[in-house]
Amino acid sequence: MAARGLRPVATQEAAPLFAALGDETRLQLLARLCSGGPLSITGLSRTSAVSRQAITKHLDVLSGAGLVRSRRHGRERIWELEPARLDDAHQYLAGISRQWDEALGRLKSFVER
Amino acid sequence: MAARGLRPVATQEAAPLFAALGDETRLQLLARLCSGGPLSITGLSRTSAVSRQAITKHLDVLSGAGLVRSRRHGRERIWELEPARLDDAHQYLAGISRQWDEALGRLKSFVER
DNA sequence: GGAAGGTGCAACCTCTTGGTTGCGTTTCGT
DNA sequence: ACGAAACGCAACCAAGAGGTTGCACCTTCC
Repeated sequence: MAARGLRPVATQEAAPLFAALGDETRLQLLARLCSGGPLSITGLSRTSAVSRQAITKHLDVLSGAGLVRSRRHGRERIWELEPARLDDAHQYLAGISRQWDEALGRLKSFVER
Repeated sequence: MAARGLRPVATQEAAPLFAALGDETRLQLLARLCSGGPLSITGLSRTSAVSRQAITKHLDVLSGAGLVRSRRHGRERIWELEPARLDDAHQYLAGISRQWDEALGRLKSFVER
């Protein structure tokens, strides 16, 4: 439980979050987990161009950022999305956008005076 | 003008966008440009721990992702925020979140039947 | 029990990244 | 005109990221 509620996300924890999102293969993994539901490693690497071990590494990165979670099921490891962290990144960007709009508003009212 | 309106942002162009956001120094630069308004390179590097050239590289990365823009003003180069790209990243995350909620909704209604 | 499927682990390689230093060039101020 | 400020460019370096191959280990299924 790294972040919850309405507490603003700090840049210190937002950076590794965005870094985990900053790879096309990982974004495709997220998209696949998102639309297709939980999947095993082999299931995820079946549609990908890179090897199974590369997929494992990417999943570890996503897991380290708290974006996905895994559980064992027999000889398979099933991965699924962790939507709370997506919201964290979401809120961080929203915070910057809001701050920028406020800055523009202040500038505008300053010019008008 | 890489993205505008309500067109969904593709993973192919979202990845380098998030990659540019995935560094703490760059996030701090954005935050400073956001709250403090347009600033020169030296002005930005004054509060940072790393060298001016490192700041220049980071600004180039942000510029390459379309997140900031610069203009010459005498012997200075002034950098300012480009809020449209922030919205792109914002909308991409919103799209994933929405898709995930829909998937959960489908799963729920399937289980209940 | 034995073969096949699904993972985990480790070594290795290459290219990128973030950072530095050094130096040359343009512009401002006096 | 001349020193100082702001910047651009290039070389260089260490560390990390992304990828691969090879092999061992545990389940599952017949």
